[in-house]
Amino acid sequence: MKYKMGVMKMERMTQLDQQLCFEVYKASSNFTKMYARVLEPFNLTFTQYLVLLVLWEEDRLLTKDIGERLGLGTGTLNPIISRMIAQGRLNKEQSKEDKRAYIISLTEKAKAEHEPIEQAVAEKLISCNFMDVNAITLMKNLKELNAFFSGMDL
Amino acid sequence: MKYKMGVMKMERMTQLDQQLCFEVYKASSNFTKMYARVLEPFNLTFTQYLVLLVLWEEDRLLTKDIGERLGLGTGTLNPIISRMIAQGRLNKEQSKEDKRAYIISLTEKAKAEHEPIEQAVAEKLISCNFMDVNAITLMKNLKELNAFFSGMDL
DNA sequence: TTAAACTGCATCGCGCACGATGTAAACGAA
DNA sequence: TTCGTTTACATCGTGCGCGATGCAGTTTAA
Repeated sequence: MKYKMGVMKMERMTQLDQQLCFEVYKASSNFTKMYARVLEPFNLTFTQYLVLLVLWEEDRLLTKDIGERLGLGTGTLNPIISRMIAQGRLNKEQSKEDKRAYIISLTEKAKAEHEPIEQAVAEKLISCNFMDVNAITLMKNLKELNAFFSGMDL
Repeated sequence: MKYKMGVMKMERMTQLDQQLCFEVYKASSNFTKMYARVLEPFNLTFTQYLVLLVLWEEDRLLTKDIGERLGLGTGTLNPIISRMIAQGRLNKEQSKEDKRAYIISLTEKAKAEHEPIEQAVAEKLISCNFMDVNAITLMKNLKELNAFFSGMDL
């Protein structure tokens, strides 16, 4: 089901996109809030949790790599990493191959937190029947949307 | 298509929700960036644009009403409104019925901007073939998700 | 080889976004 | 009426999120 311009009136499209951008905006804020509550006992923000997700998947990444995977620039990521180092969750060492680059790695503390944190998140989702929403279809459509965005350089 | 706990393994669910929250996060950031570029010539941020959308729909609202419609608290909304007053886009007057409340209204400048701004947004969407994404289904699912969020008080 | 372009990171300033706290006004029950 | 509670805003501190700028290290091309 694709819509070509000319088939849909501009007015109708404008209304749709307004609603869509607003629903996405609210969904994101809702997710952030829900995760914030779950993560608060661990002294973690949502974005810090995203950094951990990336590193739990693959440890010892360059700052640049983390930024690419999360879609964050250095101006955002650097303060986050600094705080997480201060929390004793991350290590930072200069790369020998490229002295400009820094390797970010998990501390033992952060590795040990992996299971408890995932457990807490999962319990939260179960407790509020999160899967009553049609998560599969939603995610499929969101991926399509994000693929679209990544394909435009404007 | 609903999923009951027990049907889906916890591990699988945790993975799904991780991906989902991340896709929503990226979609929101992508929208914000796209709108930021379109709105920049008007000296408007995305959130300020959302405030205008609400007031174009219904002028002369209380701060509280705008906050409810956007899901924003006073700590977020107040600075935004202040900036928009400084920009000459909004007026603020004390309500006579309730001296605690303030009525926010559009200036003539902000009213006059309605058409040009919508035009700019629409042109952008057309120019990048935005409607190639399955926007209708996506929005339907997002509304379902947001309704779910609004129904839980945790 | 050396100058120019590029890359990875640090820093800054602005604008949200949110919870916490404070204040004045309105309201409700005793 | 009066006092406690609730409500509408204001203010503050923290943490993103982003573009812009600066710099050191790397790569490239002449």
